[in-house]
Amino acid sequence: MQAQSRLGVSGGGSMSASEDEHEAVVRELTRGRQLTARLRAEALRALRGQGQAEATAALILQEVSRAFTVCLNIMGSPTAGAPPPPEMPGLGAGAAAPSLAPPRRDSIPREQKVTPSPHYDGYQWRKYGQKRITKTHYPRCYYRCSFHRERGCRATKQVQQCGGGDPPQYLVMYFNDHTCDTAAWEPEAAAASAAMRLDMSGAGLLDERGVQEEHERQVLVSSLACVLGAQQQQFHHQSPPAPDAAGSSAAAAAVNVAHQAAEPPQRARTRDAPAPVVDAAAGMPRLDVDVVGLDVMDYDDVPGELCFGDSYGLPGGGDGMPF
DNA sequence: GGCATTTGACCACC
DNA sequence: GGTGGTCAAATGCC
Repeated sequence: MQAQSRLGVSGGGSMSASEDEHEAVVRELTRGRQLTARLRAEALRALRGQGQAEATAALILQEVSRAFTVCLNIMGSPTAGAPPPPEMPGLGAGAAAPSLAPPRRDSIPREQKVTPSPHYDGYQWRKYGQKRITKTHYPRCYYRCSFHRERGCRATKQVQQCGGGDPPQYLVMYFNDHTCDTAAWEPEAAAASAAMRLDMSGAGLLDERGVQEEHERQVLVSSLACVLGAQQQQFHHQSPPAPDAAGSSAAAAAVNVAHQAAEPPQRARTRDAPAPVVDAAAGMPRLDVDVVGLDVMDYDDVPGELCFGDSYGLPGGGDGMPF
């Protein structure tokens, strides 16, 4: 029961593939709307009293939420008009999972998502196995961080195609945290970092859920920062900003926070994990990457618009990253 | 030759 | 015993 609700699997295995995909899409849309609501709350709290930035964030996020609701209506979801469901405990960016077997005790993903570009997440992975999973159409691929040996990084991920659509959707599940994610990595630093995390957990400062909530909060802030950053860029193109413009400073601050929170470490380019695209003109990374479940796309061609649609196979997106 | 991927085997969990 | 996760030898690519 717990496994079914946690992984979003219907009982009995009698559901057809198309129904399963439909359910997965509805679930993703519902979660998108739910995350948007949370992002809106965070944004309004962070930008309280900051005039134009606050109004802009509220307007954009309201439109995003409305778009999710419209899509849910189109999909015929019974929950389209209902408020978002409460968050599943112990799960990050939730998504449908095609696996029908109950999960093992030690196989609880710290995060999972559905994306058409499962490899482009800013980290460098090395495949170490592939397995056919019973009652599923597609095999599951197992990846671990390329720095597993070199730095003892325990991060792993599993990728499984969960829909044969165009583009195909992949369920990506992440396990363990990266301990290699410092630009100038040193074993002592990693050990100290791990020790500090243990310390904080032991002292009750950051329990597991607290860490996750903080992580999700950073994701929300980074998404907001990307939106505001794009808005700010567009604003700059149209008219030079006033030096004391509250919106500009708020956006800049948010962008700074986001870059600290969301920017992946610099790594060597590989086939699986290309280096982050950098907009030379702006001197800032162009985030084609869906950062932990929220897709924020390249705004250059559609300034001021949100491009959440791509990861969900909706019109208006396209990251051009073939699998 | 070095590195990443593939794939069958092994092992642990349920 | 069935299933899923990992290991490690074999293979392929650059």
